[in-house]
Amino acid sequence: MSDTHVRTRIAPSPTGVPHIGNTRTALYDYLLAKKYQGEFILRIEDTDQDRLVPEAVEKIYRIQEFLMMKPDEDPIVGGPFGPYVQTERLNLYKEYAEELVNIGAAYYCFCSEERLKQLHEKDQYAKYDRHCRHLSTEEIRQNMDSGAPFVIRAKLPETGFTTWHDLVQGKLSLPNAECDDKVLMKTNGIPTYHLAVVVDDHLMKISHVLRGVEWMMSTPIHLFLYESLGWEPPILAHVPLLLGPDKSKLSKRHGAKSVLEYADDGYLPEAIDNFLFYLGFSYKDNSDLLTLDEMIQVFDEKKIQRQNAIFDIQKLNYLNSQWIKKLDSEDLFNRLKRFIPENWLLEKDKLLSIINIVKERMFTLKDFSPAAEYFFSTPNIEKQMVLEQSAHTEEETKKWFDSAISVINNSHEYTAEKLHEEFAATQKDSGFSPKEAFMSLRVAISGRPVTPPLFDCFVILGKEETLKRISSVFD
RNA sequence: GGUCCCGUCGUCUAGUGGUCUAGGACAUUUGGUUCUCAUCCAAAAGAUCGCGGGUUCGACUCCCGCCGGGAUCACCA
Repeated sequence: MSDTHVRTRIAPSPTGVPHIGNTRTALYDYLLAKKYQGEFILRIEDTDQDRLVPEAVEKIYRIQEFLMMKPDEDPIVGGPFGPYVQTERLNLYKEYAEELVNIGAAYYCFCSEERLKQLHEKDQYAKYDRHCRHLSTEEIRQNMDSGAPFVIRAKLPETGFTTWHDLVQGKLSLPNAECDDKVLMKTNGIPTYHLAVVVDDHLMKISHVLRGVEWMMSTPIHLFLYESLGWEPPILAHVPLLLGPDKSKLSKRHGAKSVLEYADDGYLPEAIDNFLFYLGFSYKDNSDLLTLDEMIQVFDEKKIQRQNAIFDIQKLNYLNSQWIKKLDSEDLFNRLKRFIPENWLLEKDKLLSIINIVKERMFTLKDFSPAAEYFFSTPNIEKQMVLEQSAHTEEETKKWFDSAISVINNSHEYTAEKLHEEFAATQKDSGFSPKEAFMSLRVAISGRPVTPPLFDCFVILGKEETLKRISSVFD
């Protein structure tokens, strides 16, 4: 394998936005190419013009960009084997389809949709009955002359087995009799997937085809085409599926999201890449934070799992929280921009300090805003809540607050460390336990019982604002 | 239904005949640190290795059967 130049591709069809399962396959394609200093290619398979979704192509690009897995060749950047959009390669497919007919590996079929439908009504699992497989040249000519619409079908062997070594699945052997004489070229002159992939993968010099297991059963068709055309087939690897929590195939039904939606939910591309990597692959204890480059180093296509993996959001959450902690505050600041109110951005220094103390409490980027709110707007503080925390009478609590105010006023150095020291001393003589003393103040400045360490909050709020909030409780 | 793939803690997995009374991670629970939460540290609980037969001195590891799950059977990809 080391002597063949590695080129992998993803070939999404723009009939929808690829969901996270498809994206994992893309990750493995990317890693495989990069591991061998090869190219990673993106080809748009838009041969199904009826189901085309206009927005899909744009989103496919955005997913790859977001995950930092930009293709080396694609419709936008181009490349030596373009075009990279199948509907722009129609003449190519036509040429090979005709060649296949000429060499007897494919045939014209004039069966009406009506007839095919009847076949299926009789038996939902019926294969094409090969009605047109043995049409005489005369019959074909007649049909052609009458202008009858036709398709081109593959003339698959009716007996024997197709065997190949699958990089993930191992040795695979499928009976040819199970295969249908699949349509290669549709009536509208557009090829089906089966013809288009084979032609494109060959012309684009794809060395490894890594794709979902849903393609496994139709691989004999593809291999038959390679052989008929006298082409060397690529190395095949069928990677397992991603399952929903109920162990059924991940689909829109269980809210299978696209990567773009996870991005909107505040997940980091690093975390998503990392998560996808561990779903079906194992490295150390499956919890190391790995960059894409590190993944390339440790990735081994032969160790891809064969069993389906269940999508577990808790693992994603863990990885995301770890990545958030790992990023420096400036970096986090930039990523947080789209998740916070615009006016917060005006106070960048303040925001950076808040990020510093809030980041270890976040699972997603979305968690920041609610946790930082009270630094930017005066919270609504109920006296009752403060008293609940202080566990003392209003009078006693007010007295404690007064001494807190004087500690702050008399403090020469308004830092968290210094404040902590001074407050600890004052608290000892106050008759309040540390918890009562600090919790009551916490509620007083934030309106909530859970915040980062009190004195860090004091410092970020600033002396003036802190005093204002504390004294306003008993006004 | 035919064909093919898969089957180790809830989840991701390690494990290729004896080192496995099955290891790690996430999640869960508990304890420690602490002004709360989180972090961090420590610990606990959690898997009759899908089931049943073989082969073998010995099987999670090999073979067979069964069961369960999945994929596929379009002029969709």
